[in-house]
Amino acid sequence: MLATVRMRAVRSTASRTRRPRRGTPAATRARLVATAAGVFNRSGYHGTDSNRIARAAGYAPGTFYKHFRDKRAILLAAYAEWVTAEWQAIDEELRGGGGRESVATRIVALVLRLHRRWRGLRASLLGLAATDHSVRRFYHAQRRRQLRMLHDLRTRAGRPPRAPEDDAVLLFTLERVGDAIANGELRALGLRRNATVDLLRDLVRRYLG
Amino acid sequence: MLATVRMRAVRSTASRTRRPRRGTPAATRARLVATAAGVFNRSGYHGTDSNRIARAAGYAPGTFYKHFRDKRAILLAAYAEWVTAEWQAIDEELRGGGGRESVATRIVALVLRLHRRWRGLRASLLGLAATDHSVRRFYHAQRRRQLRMLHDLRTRAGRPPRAPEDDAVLLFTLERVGDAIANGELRALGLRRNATVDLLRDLVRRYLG
Amino acid sequence: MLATVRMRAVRSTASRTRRPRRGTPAATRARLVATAAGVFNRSGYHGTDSNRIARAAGYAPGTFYKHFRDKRAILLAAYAEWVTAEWQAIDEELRGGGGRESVATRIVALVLRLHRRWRGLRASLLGLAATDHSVRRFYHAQRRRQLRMLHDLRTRAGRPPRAPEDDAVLLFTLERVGDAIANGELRALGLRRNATVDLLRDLVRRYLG
Amino acid sequence: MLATVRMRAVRSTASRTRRPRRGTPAATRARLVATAAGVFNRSGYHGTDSNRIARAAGYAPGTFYKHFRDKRAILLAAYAEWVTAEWQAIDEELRGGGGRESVATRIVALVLRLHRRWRGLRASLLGLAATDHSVRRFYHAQRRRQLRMLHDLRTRAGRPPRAPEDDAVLLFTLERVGDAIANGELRALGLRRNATVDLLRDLVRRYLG
DNA sequence: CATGAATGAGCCTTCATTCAT
DNA sequence: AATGAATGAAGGCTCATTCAT
Repeated sequence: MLATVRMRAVRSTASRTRRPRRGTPAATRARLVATAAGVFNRSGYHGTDSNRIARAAGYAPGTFYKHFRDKRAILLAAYAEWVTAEWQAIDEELRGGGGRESVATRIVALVLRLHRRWRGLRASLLGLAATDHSVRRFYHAQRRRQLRMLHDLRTRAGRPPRAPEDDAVLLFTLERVGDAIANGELRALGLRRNATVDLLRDLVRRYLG
Repeated sequence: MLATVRMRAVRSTASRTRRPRRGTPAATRARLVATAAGVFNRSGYHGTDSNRIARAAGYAPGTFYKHFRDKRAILLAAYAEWVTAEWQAIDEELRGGGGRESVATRIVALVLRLHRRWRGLRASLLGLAATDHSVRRFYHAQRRRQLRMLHDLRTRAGRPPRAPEDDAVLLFTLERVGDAIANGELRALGLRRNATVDLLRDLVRRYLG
Repeated sequence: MLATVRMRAVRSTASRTRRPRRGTPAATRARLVATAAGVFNRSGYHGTDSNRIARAAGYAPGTFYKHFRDKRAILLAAYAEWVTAEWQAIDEELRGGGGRESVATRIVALVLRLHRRWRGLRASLLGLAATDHSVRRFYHAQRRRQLRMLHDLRTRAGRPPRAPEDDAVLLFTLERVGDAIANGELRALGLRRNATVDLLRDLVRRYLG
Repeated sequence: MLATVRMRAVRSTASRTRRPRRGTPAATRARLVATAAGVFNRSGYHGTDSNRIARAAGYAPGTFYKHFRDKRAILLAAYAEWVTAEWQAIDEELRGGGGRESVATRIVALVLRLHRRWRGLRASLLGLAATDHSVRRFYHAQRRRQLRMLHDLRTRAGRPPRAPEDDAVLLFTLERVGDAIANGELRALGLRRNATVDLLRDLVRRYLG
């Protein structure tokens, strides 16, 4: 029976590539998340697998599971980072000052850029959220952060708060149209990108003003 | 005991509709599509498999592939039927007449009803569309029909046409907010459903008026 | 993205071996169980895997899971068959008649033969039973059958029933010594097989007489 | 949120004993063996892994392999310690003197106690022994020690030696029934524990007497 | 037209083990 | 002596799809 016993120890030295640079867990994790974000974004959640992500990040399959409970977990992590990045960018953009006019312009530009860049990742998350309760909860938590942020934005602009339903509808519209542009949906429908962007800009301007 | 072990092989009779042996191909196809629509809607595209759909419709796995090239094809068919039904309903609703006021009210109600009913199916299609070109093309074609329809609606209301970008943004907003309500996203964000629906209604009213 | 989509349909015809003879589910199942019994017996539960069992039985991995919920299930099935076979053999042996003397002789011979033949299978089941509740329950159920059988045996021999604890201790002794002989434990301890078998025979004779 | 996702990487401090950095090799080894005994006993050989054992003992995975060639080695070490403890206990118990009557009583009690306490560990070893030659050899060596000991016991009681096959059958019976009691097998079969223990006691008494 | 047994690539995950620090 | 990040072969299981009947 010894023969049946795993031969793991007996791998020929020749077939053993050099052991990759070890790093801090945080760095490894970060590399995995960044890689996963890209891969999910490109191929979708169901279009890759954890082994592929690990390899793409320069690690073996096992390493993946040292850092994430499962495939779902890394999607959430990647999305969380995306949202964080998005808000940071918007925050910085807005801190940069500028007239009311340009704030709206820049917000819309930013939202569009981020939606274009991460449309696959967003779609993956939404796809999972449709059937997975915990993903949905996670997603809602992210959106709450967005709502708060939008609310602060208006306050900072010196305007009185609006009904949260107003904020939400604006957010949904921005998001959906942002996706449509990122998707090529606009082009497919024969619509002009600029005209659509102008509409969004008006919406935001009206909201802030 | 052996019986217990075999349970896997025994299909639960309950989940199987009456076996409709040797109907017309069209009837078989229709039954499969209807079943698939329900199953995708409940469990998502990646949450079922073609065998399950076939069985749920009362057929064997092979029958499925006699009628559809692959799993994707039946999703498209199911979605097409959904959209068809949606437009038929809206059409009938509008033909029913009534003041301008109630048209907006009814359109919004209709959209919400359909989004709630088919949110899983929609999510499945969108999920696939994100990574699959041909699904995306299909989806865009459906939306073109919607745009045309919206345009007709305004014409019929005796108003001059608007920029198609306007129409599209309205459509996207309706859709996204409709999803949000269907999703429970609104509730999760602590927003009032009625207030949100009112906003939508205003949007449509303004559009038609 | 279509490129990323599974290429299952695109396997080259060349690499496709002819589809194996299909049979009735019962026959397939029986072949799997028989094969698994042998493989577990030889290599132990943790010494094989479901793919190997399937292949050894002449099937693909998927076929295994059409018939058994998981690897554990087929072990239970195999064991159940073993026990059934054991009792059938003993039953036939006893029906064969013969003096009291030879009944004891034949029972012991039978038990030894079966223990030798299936010692690996028994060990596998016991190993799992140690940590798996449901396996343990299954195992106990089998033993209840054995106890009933032993009890019947004595009744049929025209003797009044004994305390069930007596029956159980006899059973345990037969089993453990049977294993020891099958194991080569006796040889390893420098004990004489014949002398040990005689002791067992005495035990059974005393029990029946 | 990110914190939630990382939970995997965070070892539960609770399940880790104080970290004993840089003790003597012997102390480290002893701690590992003691921990492994407990863990194997609770979860079975295939129910844990070497990393878990190392962590539970307060060490890193690498430390494990500094002290043991592989996972099997520590099981053997743990079992050897168990057997050693068993015999020491029995030896002391018997040296305590007392009438013939109470010797049998105490031996049986002792065997039962030890079987109950270490049933998982025993099961693990037996499971491995079934397929692994070297484990089997190790196991046989342990049993030889037991036989010698039993033999001495009778001599010390002033009785002439018996055939070693007799000793062995007694040992096997004690062992198997001890396991059955420890297992809950008796309870599962609806047998009375006390009556069974009495039978064992009679066996030992008869043996010594 | 319909069946359903069978397929098998491939995904997710584990864990015994190594080695640079 | 001890660490712990990293490994990667392998195992359990699924499911889209086929084809002989």
